[in-house]
Amino acid sequence: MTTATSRAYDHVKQAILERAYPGGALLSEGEIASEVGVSRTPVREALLRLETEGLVRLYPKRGALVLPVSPQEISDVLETRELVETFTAGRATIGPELVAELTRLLEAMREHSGAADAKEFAHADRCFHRTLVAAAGNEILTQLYDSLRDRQLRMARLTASDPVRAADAIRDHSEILAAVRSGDRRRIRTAIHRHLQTATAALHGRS
Amino acid sequence: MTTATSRAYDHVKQAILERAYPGGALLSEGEIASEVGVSRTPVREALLRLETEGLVRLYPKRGALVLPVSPQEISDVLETRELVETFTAGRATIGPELVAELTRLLEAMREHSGAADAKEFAHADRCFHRTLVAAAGNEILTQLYDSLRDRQLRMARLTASDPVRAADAIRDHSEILAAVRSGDRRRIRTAIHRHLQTATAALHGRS
DNA sequence: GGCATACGTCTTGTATGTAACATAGATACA
DNA sequence: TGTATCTATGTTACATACAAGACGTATGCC
Repeated sequence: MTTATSRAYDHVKQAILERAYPGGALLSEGEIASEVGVSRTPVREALLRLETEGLVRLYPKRGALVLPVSPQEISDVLETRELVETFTAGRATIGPELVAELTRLLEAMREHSGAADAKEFAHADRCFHRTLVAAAGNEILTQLYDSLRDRQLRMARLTASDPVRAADAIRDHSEILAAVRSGDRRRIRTAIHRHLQTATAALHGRS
Repeated sequence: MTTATSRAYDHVKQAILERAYPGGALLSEGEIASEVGVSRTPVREALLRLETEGLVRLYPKRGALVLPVSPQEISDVLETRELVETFTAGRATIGPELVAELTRLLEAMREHSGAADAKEFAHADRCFHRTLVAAAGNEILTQLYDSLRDRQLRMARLTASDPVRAADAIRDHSEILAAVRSGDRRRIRTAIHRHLQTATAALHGRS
C-alpha cells in the first residue's frame, strides 16, 4: 500500500493543479485529513512539501493558502523553462537510445492527438521534453524542470484539448526530433525556442 | 521565540554543511531530537525539507542518510551556478540602488578579508552574487541559486581562509562591479564567467 | 560448518492529545 | 457613532503513544 503521506500529497497536488482547490483558497489540515481519510500528520508533511514546490504558502496558525497564479509566476516559469531547455539541448548526449526514445514519444503524441486522449497526449508531450532535458545529465536541472512543468499545468486553461494546438505541437516536436537526429545543436536550440514561443503565445492568448 | 522546527532545521543543516554530520552518516530522528531538545515531530519536518534541498535522503524505517558529495553533484552544482549567474547577468535591472548595494558588499569583503573574518567574508561574497542574481527579478532562479550556494558550501574544504584566494575573489568582484557600472552586459557575463572559472579551479585543486 | 528461522532492537509512519495563537464578531463604554 | 475589549471558534505547533517494518544476531537443525 502506498503511504498515507503520498496519498495526501497526490490528492492535494492534483486538486490544486486541476483548480478544485482554487488559487486563494485557505486549506486546513483537518479538512484535508478527513477528505483523504488519514490523520493530520501526513497531511502536514504533504503541505510542507507543496510549499517548497511553490504551490501553497503556509501561514502559521492560519492554514495553507493555495497560491494564486500571478503574472510574475507565469513569466518566471516560462523564462526559466526556456533557459533550462535551451541550455540542456546544447549539452545533451545524443545517441541512438535518445533518438529512439524521442521517436517513441512523438509517436505516442500522434496516437493520442484525438480530443479524447488529452491526458495521454499531455503526458507524452511532457515526457518528450523531459527526456531531452535529462539527456544533458544534470540532475539539478532535470528536477527543476519537472517542477516547472507542474506549475505550468495550472496556468494552461484547457491544454491540448484544442486539435489545432495539438497539431502545432506535433509539428514542433517533429522538428525538434529531426534536429536531434541531425546532431546540429544550434538547430535543436532554435527548434526548441520556436516551440516555446508558440506555446507561450497560446498560453497568453487564452489566459 | 523561534519555532522548534526551525531550530532543528538550522542545527542539522549547519552540522551537515560543516561536516559535523559527515557524508554517509545515518541519522535518526530521535538522536537529533534529543540533541536539539525538541520532539521528533519538528525534527522530522526539518529532515523532509533537507531532503528536498538535496542534503539528505530518507530511507523508510531506516533513517536519514547524509548524502556524500559526489563528483556528479559537484559538476551539476557548478554547471547550474554558471548557467544561472550568466543568464541573470544578462537580464538584471541595472540601476543606482544595485550599484550601491554591490559596492557596499564589495567593501564588506575588503573589510573582512583577514583570516579571522572568514565567515563574514564568505557571507559578503555570497550576498554579492545573490544580489546580482536577484536583480534579474526571477524568483525561481533566485531561490535555486540560494540552494546551489548551500550545496557548494559542503564542497569547499576551507573556503576563503586562504588570503590569496580572498584577494583573487576581491579582484574578480571588483571587475564584476566595474562591468555592472559600465552597463555592458557582455562584459558582466565575461567577468562572472572568469570568476567562476577561478573559483572552480580552486575547488578542484583542493578536493 | 552451513543454512534457515526466530528474536530483539532500532527506527520510522501515523494517530492523537494539548496548549497557544489568530481572528471575527459581539459587547461594553465613552 | 466609534473604539476598545472580551469571548468563542478555528487552526496550528509540538509532544507523545503505539504499531509495524528492517536488520543484525543468535539459535536450532541438518
